[in-house]
Amino acid sequence: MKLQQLRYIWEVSKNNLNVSATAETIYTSQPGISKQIRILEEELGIPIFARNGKHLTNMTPAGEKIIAISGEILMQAKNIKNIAREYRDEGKGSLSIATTHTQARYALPPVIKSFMEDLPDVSLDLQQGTPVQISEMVSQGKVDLAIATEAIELFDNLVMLPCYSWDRCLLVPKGHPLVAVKDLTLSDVADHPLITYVFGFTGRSKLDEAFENEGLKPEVALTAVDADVIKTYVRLGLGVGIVARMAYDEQTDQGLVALDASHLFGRSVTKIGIRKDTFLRGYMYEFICLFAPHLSKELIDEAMKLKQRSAINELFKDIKLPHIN
Amino acid sequence: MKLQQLRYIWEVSKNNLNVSATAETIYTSQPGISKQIRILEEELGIPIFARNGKHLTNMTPAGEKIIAISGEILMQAKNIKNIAREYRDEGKGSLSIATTHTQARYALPPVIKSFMEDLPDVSLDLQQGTPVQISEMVSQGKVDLAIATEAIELFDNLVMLPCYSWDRCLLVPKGHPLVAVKDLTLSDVADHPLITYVFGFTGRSKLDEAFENEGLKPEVALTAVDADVIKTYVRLGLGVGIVARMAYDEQTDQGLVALDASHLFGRSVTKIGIRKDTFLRGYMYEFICLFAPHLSKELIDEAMKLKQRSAINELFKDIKLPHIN
DNA sequence: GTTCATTACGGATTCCGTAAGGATG
DNA sequence: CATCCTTACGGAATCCGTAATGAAC
Repeated sequence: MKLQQLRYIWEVSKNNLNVSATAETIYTSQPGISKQIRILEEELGIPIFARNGKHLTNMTPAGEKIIAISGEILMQAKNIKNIAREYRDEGKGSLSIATTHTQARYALPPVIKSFMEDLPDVSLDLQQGTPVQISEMVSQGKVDLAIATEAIELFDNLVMLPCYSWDRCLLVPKGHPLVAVKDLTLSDVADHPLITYVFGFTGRSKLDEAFENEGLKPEVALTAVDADVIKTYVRLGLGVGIVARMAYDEQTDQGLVALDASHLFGRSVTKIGIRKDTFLRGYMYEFICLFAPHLSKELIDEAMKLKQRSAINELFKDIKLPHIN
Repeated sequence: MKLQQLRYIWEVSKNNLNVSATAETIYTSQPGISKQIRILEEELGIPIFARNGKHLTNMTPAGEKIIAISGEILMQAKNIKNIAREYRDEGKGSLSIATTHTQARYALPPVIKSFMEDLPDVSLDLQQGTPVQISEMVSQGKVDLAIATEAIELFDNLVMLPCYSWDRCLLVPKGHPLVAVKDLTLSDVADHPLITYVFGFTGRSKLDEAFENEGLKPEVALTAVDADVIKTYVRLGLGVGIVARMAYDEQTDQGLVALDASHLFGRSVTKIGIRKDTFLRGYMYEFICLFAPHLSKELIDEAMKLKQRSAINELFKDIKLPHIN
């Protein structure tokens, strides 16, 4: 049994059981992969993949388990390399972060700026995607950290570190009737067409919840993944925008008015997601602490050690999160 | 990075950093190991072992971490093989158990008898040792299961499954003055020299505790690892034996009298210890269930999943253990 | 007929053993 | 000087690429 072989079956399973495609993505030859898989199956004495003639159609039950374990082994092998790198050239390395547009555009810039000043030898790699995509990336070990408000909890090999809470605001063009309304209620809002994040995005769930609780079914005119896009359509008068408060900037968004909506929708909490079995490089702790200062190395280590979601929640229950406005 | 290399550094670390000795135990050449270790260190860019001239004197800090992870990887590789074997030839295989003399001699025989009848194609391998040795063996993956009353809790990569509780009895030769004593107390016992298990053995801790709680310091005339040895010396009149009740058999121990001591010392609980990251073959579940019928496959799986000792204790707190007399 | 996996084969590399060399205590 | 690790070297095995073959859709 070779690490290569485990890597091959793992990669093939992540590529829809298509060996040719796998060969391309990992820059090797297709027969090479086929061969090694066969050798491994030979050695173990069982098929890992079910074949229909020459096509791989499925994983065998044993194969599924074996591939799952292979994933863990590969992660640990990666950790060994990371440990070596950590001791070899402390402070150098790379940090890949998957996050949503809102975080990348509004929450992260100051953090990344000071991180790059503090640790000029760490190269940063910012990936963007939907919360589910992001969580999947970190769950599969393709990136080091996920930063998102939604979906991290769906993957149970991830540790979830709460970072900060935030509120929503309504965005309307200047002179919009809602500007004059005092003591805004949800039903006031529901009278207008809405423009907001697509489902499964940046706290969208809290929003749906709030309307549903009051039995309101507002018309959602348009959804987008991106606060800047939402603003554009609000400016065109197509509806009332609902975005994170931090996405509004008085300077740059001069045609728009932001109306506080913190009392209408529950607070959302943005979290960092990390695979439980990751070895964290020194600068990763630094990044996390820059982003969420209450997350000390000790606290993070403790959370990483706890394997159960409930225990992690317990750990954080007494910690006061920063609130961003 | 090769699995071989990880195995080599792991084995060397388990052999007092002696490469030559390691080579012997794993049936390969010493230069081969040296070479591969060097290649690995080269690849990682850091030394794993600290050397004084040509001798390995220590692990580097990075090396320690890397070796620890290697151990996990090797275990998982083993699990892959076990999964394959499980699917290839269900019901065949081998089961290695490390246990103490008391278990092997008195508790296990009926279990092993019916196990061998049920699963004739599984070969059994019974190792014997002190509780600490036993726990270490299973902790290092040298055996599948440990069965012991003591020491399993010292290794935190082990899951501990409570199996049954038992009491002690006093063994005295026929006609011994203690036979006539009604309502035996600890201080009655402490008046005589004692013969019992060596420290760290089969519930010895409960015994020490009990005397200490009453401020008694009995003379321990002789300690042994083995109830049969203890009986022999009791027969010679050298003292009062304190052994597990199950070690006394009216038929075979005719020269001896067993006096119930369950009210003098707390009950002890014998447990099975398993490495948390073990893949359990089907017949292993069967064995465990034969030994401790309340341990169903589901219950075992749940316990194996829980990573924290406290959560496991919680799981078993409401389960009534069988009591053996 | 296109896509996809297997088989065949050859060159480069790697692995692992024996034998000799050099450091340590 | 006995123990122990490293270096040197050669044969065997492995790995991986290209090219050809054949099955599936």
